[in-house]
Amino acid sequence: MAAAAGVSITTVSDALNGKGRLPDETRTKVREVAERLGYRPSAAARTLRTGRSGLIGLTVTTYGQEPFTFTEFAYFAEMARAATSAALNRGYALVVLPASSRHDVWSNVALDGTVVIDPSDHDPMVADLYRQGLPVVSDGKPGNCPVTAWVDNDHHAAVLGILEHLAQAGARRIGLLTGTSTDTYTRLSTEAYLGWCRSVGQEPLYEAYPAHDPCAGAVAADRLLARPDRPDAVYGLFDPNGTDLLAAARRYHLRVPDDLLLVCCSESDVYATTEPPITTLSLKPRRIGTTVVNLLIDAIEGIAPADETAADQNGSGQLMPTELIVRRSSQRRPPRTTVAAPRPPGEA
Amino acid sequence: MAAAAGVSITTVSDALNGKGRLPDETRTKVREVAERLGYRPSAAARTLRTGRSGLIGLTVTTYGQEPFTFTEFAYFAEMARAATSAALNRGYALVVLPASSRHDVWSNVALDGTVVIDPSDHDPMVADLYRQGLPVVSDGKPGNCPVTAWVDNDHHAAVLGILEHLAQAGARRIGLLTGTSTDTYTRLSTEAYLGWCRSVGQEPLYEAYPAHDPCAGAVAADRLLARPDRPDAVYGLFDPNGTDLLAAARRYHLRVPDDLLLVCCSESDVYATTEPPITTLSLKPRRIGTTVVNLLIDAIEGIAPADETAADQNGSGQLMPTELIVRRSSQRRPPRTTVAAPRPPGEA
DNA sequence: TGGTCATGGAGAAACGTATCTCCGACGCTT
DNA sequence: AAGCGTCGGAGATACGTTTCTCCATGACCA
Repeated sequence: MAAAAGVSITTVSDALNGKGRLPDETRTKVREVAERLGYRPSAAARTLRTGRSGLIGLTVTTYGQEPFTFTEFAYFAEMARAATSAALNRGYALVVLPASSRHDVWSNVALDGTVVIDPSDHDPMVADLYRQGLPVVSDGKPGNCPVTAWVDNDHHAAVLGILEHLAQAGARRIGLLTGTSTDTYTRLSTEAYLGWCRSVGQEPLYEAYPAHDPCAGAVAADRLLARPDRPDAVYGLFDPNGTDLLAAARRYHLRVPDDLLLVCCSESDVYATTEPPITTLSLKPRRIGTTVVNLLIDAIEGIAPADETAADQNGSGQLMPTELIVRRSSQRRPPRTTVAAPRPPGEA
Repeated sequence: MAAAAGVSITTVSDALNGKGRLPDETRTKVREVAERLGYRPSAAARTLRTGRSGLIGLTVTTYGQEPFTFTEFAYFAEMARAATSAALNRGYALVVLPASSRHDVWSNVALDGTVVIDPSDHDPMVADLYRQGLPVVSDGKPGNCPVTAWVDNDHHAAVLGILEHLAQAGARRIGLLTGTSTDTYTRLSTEAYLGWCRSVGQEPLYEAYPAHDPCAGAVAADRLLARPDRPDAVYGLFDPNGTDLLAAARRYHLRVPDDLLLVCCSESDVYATTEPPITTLSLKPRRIGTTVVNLLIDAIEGIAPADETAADQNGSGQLMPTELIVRRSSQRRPPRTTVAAPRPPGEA
């Protein structure tokens, strides 16, 4: 390439990168030759030289061989899409990597930083990454592992909001469908529920199950409604809980919302068309994905976070709001449906 | 690292990669020191030296700033997930890149090959990649651009199958909701429909709209049912067509399936719970994603495809079956629903 | 005793870029 | 005429691997 243009390697590099002191004449000539030859600078060499690959990792704890979990598929898909976009907007590309099997693929990819979704307490992978000096930003407040920064929903406020909403709709005994794992989401949500129960003097009514097992969810939903002290309203922490609870309610001849109020946390729009439509809590994964990636890239590029003078032990955190999408399943007085009244079929 | 272990660089490389002739003793010693130091070989340097990055790109033509289209979101999400898994299973990582803006991110990433979803005719990006000697495998039979290999559904057979299915359910005038773009999927499907119309002597009844515009779809669905020669069955090529057609049918007081049979192509499971549930054609994106990635990696690693001696102009192609998920919307005699008959509520 | 061979490991080149240093040439000032 | 500043660009080095070549050491055999 340098030879073809009749100049030195230095000149080529300077011309293409807009550096050095070169007359525009030389610059354009070099670029023209490069174009003609279809020359592309080697990304690998640049990475080796500069120490920057322009690649960031996205990883999530998994419970199988799939690179992401099923229970949160809609959440993850939206979040990953937003993260990919945000990265591209700033000139980075995003690689999805499995949290397990650290040594296979991870060593083969040069990463400038990593986004970790839902790290577990004392996550060994996060610690490992952090030890290597790589910026790590987590989606979900980290339990006990050091991260550069983190973003999370305000789960406490979200759960309290839902419980208030259900109470106002007439619920007297609100139940919870929760998980057995120790991630932040499950933990904070459950704690908020228990705290609320204490404050209003209701005895807790909940069932916990391993969230990664789709069948266990259906069983737990059934168990919750089969209790002698059956709740008259239920909040389900995981996406499939809505349909599971609806099916269980049908088995016990509970009308929703008349006999049972229902809310679940989900990003899926199927709940807009179920019978009845189910109120859902959206964690706004798009905003989370965008924020997380931007924080990560700020850290990579050495832009100090402006909001805090000194990061605390777990880096600086940021709480994002959630959104409650109220539908019929959580309203005792359903709003008049907008479906048109049946009229006689008109021909053509 | 080499100094810390008291051996040469060569020995370190050999020990870690399992090459060269070294006694197990030396090997384990080097590995132990590496472990203690937290040493990781530089992926950038390895890539530079070997010419392999272990990275493959996944790109899809977009109609906005988002890295993937909305109309096919469920398809894309599933396909991308399968592709990511398949890549990881073979030690590769997958990077999602936008089809537009060739020069920003693309130059910064060292790719071993690329998967292209739905390349357009004479796709300049595909041609560019191919010119650089990078293997390119496309999802969707390429129109006129050179690719290493391609995978596609048998759209012809799929459409014919649906039309037969509808005809057997009693349809006399089958309409089509199609797109205006020139991608293979739209083109082949429409051609199959027109051919079928000719063969059975039905006049074609279709509306075409720009598939990337979600509103245009609803309008086109309405237009199709507003025609004087209104069809008594419709097949919609794109995911949102099902709900759009259902809404339009409601406006014209057409009962589904009694007055109007409905089928659409979709990967979304919302159509299992609509009223009535809608028959869908699944393109089996998971299998496509897996196959595409495996073909690409075969090409990267120089594994010749076994099925064909010499690749034709557009590389070797492979047709994958689709799956018709029959639901109430396309059956005049609906099967008895499997919902359990109501039983009296049993207490606890 | 000299030659051959296997073993264990070191040396050095090359991958392609970015960047620091330096050099020649030219114009200008004193 | 000598010195100085600027412009345009070349040289050289380092980034950290992989891999090819080659060397030293013994052991074994004729």
